[in-house]
Amino acid sequence: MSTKKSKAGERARLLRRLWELGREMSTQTVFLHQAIAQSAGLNATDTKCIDLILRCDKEHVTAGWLSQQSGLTTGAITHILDRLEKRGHIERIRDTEDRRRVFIQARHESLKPLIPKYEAIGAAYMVILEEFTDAELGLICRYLEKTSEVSKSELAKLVSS
Amino acid sequence: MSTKKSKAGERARLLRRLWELGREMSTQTVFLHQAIAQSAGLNATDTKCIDLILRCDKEHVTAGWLSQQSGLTTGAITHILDRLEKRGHIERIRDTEDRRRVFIQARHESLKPLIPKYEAIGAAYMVILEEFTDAELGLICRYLEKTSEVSKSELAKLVSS
DNA sequence: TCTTAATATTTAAGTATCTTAAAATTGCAG
DNA sequence: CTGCAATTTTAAGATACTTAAATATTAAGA
Repeated sequence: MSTKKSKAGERARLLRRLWELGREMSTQTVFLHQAIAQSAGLNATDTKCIDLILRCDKEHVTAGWLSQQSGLTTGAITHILDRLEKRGHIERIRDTEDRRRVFIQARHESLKPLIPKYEAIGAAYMVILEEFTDAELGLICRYLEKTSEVSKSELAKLVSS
Repeated sequence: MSTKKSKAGERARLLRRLWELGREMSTQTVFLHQAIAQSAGLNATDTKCIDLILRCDKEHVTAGWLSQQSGLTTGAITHILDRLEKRGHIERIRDTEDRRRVFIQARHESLKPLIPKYEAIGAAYMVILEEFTDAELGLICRYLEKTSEVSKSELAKLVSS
């Protein structure tokens, strides 16, 4: 099935290459996103927390949820939210039903100036995709979805331990 | 060519989805690798500098080269190298030909204890690949190679500006 | 109802990490 | 051999994160 029409050695070579590429990608991602954030006057942690807030499909984001998702301590999250609130990027809203909790809301107007930076970088990645067929893009989607799942669960493991 | 056998709307949907996934992946990568590094008693920057040193195909890694590749200042690199040297992970070796320069060498024996942590995480990603054919893996390689190129050049742009 | 335990977030203090700017050392060109 | 350029380190200061304790609120049991 997965090895049809090819030698076992070829598959081993592919797997090694993908291991290498995964390593390379993670390193470049870490450094690149540090640099992007800095060029926007923030740091990687802050921008990625903003991303978590924006992409969250839940009704409301809480500080505790951010802590779990990011793997950072709740103390760190409080500082991050302080910084983001001071700049007007987010708002803290006390939950009226459970007054211990704080809901975080992104202030989209305040985040607008950051968008061009990310659009520019994102566009560079989109150019790559032009050379792939729809079927191939679908495959890449599938690969990334799986990868994302693994990342999520591996982080969850580390956080809980 | 790239749209054969499919509607334009389908392609647009795929591209949007890939945009979303790229965003998601970068965020998860940043947080996950921070957590992995911490679980190994280091930080993301240090571990990723180690990776740069290990993966470098050049004859010799220098502090300046690390600064360029990482987007960090030379001052930061000095501190990082201090930390890594203190733990025995690397060695500084003065270039005898140009005594301003310092070559960095990984001390593999000292890094060995870190390997299992990364192998465990890496193995989780490798499981994903089982369900793809060789041809599909080749495609994913191609995608990652291109993506890696873009990451590299985008970081280089930011560093130089 | 009162008390106690649990949950969610913040605060405080300490550590570490990074940046900027200047210094130290070495190389190179005129 | 003089002065400028290149490479790394140092020093000082700002930022960012962790741990542990504190605060505020909810929930549950007697």
